[in-house]
Amino acid sequence: MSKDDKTAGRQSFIAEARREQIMEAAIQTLDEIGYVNASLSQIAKRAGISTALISYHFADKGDLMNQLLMNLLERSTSYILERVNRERTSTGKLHAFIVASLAYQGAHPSRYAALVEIVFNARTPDNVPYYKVSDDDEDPMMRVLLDILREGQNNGEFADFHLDVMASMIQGAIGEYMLSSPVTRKVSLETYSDELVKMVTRAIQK
Amino acid sequence: MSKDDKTAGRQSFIAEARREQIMEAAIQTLDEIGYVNASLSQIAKRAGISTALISYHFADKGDLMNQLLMNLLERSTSYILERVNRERTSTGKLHAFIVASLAYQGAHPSRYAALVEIVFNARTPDNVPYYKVSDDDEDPMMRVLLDILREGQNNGEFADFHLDVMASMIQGAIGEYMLSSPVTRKVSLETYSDELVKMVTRAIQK
DNA sequence: CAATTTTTTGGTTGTTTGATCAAATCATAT
DNA sequence: ATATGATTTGATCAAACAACCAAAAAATTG
Repeated sequence: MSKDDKTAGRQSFIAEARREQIMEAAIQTLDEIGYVNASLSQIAKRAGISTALISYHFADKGDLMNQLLMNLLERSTSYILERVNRERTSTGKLHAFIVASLAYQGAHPSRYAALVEIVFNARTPDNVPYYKVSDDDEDPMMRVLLDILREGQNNGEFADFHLDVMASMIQGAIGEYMLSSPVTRKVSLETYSDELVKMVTRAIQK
Repeated sequence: MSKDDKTAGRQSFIAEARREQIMEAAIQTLDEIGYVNASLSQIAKRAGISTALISYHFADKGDLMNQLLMNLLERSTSYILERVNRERTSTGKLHAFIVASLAYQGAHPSRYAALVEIVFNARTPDNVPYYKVSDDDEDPMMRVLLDILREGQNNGEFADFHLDVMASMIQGAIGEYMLSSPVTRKVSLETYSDELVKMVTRAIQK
């Protein structure tokens, strides 16, 4: 109501809606034809708007991809974190992490496809690919996982394995499922999720 | 000596040399500026030749990338398979598989970077990304790994875990190391290799 | 309802792309 | 040395690209 409300959210209502529509169309485009072919006109076509409108709402193509990447990371991170934080034991948290990660990816395959396309294609101005950049800050999932594992070792729930290697193995196993279609075809998400939890449970046991 | 020898190898000597030079330049280009920016002129520049010469030796850009991908897969596969086949026990083969995979990747980071760039960007004519295509035929590493694990279970060396999930976990852990720079920075290849072998040894134990 | 700001479009810009061509060079064999 | 075929180049092509702009349209304000 107050005068400030107009610009309080830093964005007008309609501008924010348009930005989200464009990002949604970008997800669809990346999923369908990949980063290389995902031109502004292809995204605009899927959104039913002109290409210039994308340029109006985003500085350039890289800006659009960056914002979309952040958006995708935030949504998946908050979903997973919410489930993890419901648990009290380290074992419970670890199980929740694995199950939630796989469940979210499985529920939104096109979002995951878009995420992969961006991470493996976008580069910093000095040509460093995103998948090589990640500070701990940029890869919040790995940080969460490491915290769970460390906590479990400190409170005596877990055995004395190598933290980083165990974390990579778990993250790798999660990522591998969505990326590799032979596995996806052979094993259902539920089976994979259950079996991975079993396996990890065994691996962390004292 | 015979008349046939000229064309017996399917390729003239000089043509084969040129093709390898172009593929080597393509590796360097993919590593430096990524698939998106790897135009024919960028590859030609690094090879010190004209772009038309690439078109002369390869049908089109996709052909070049396909042949390079096969070349990269063959080289890494034969290296790893050779080490695996030296071993007689399933445990020995599994260890050799892990150590050789990491060692080869670590010894040829630019080749691995090029492989990743192609796999995550190249698409079939009907826009299916390569990393989703792979039949068992197209992913020989996964087939080898599964065979080792199955054999180990059949001859009683390994416990009774889920084959596909265990294989994904191992493959994921191997792939994760080269892809994630935080881990690469924190843990040396030797340490990672040793710890992963330990961890997997524990996971497959009866 | 008139003035003003935000939003949207169509059209234009200059660049870069992959591919093709005829012509030039090179190697080889006769 | 010359004829033949393989190799290489520079020039050129249309197509696609991201970015830009002036003007139209829509929404918001006074």
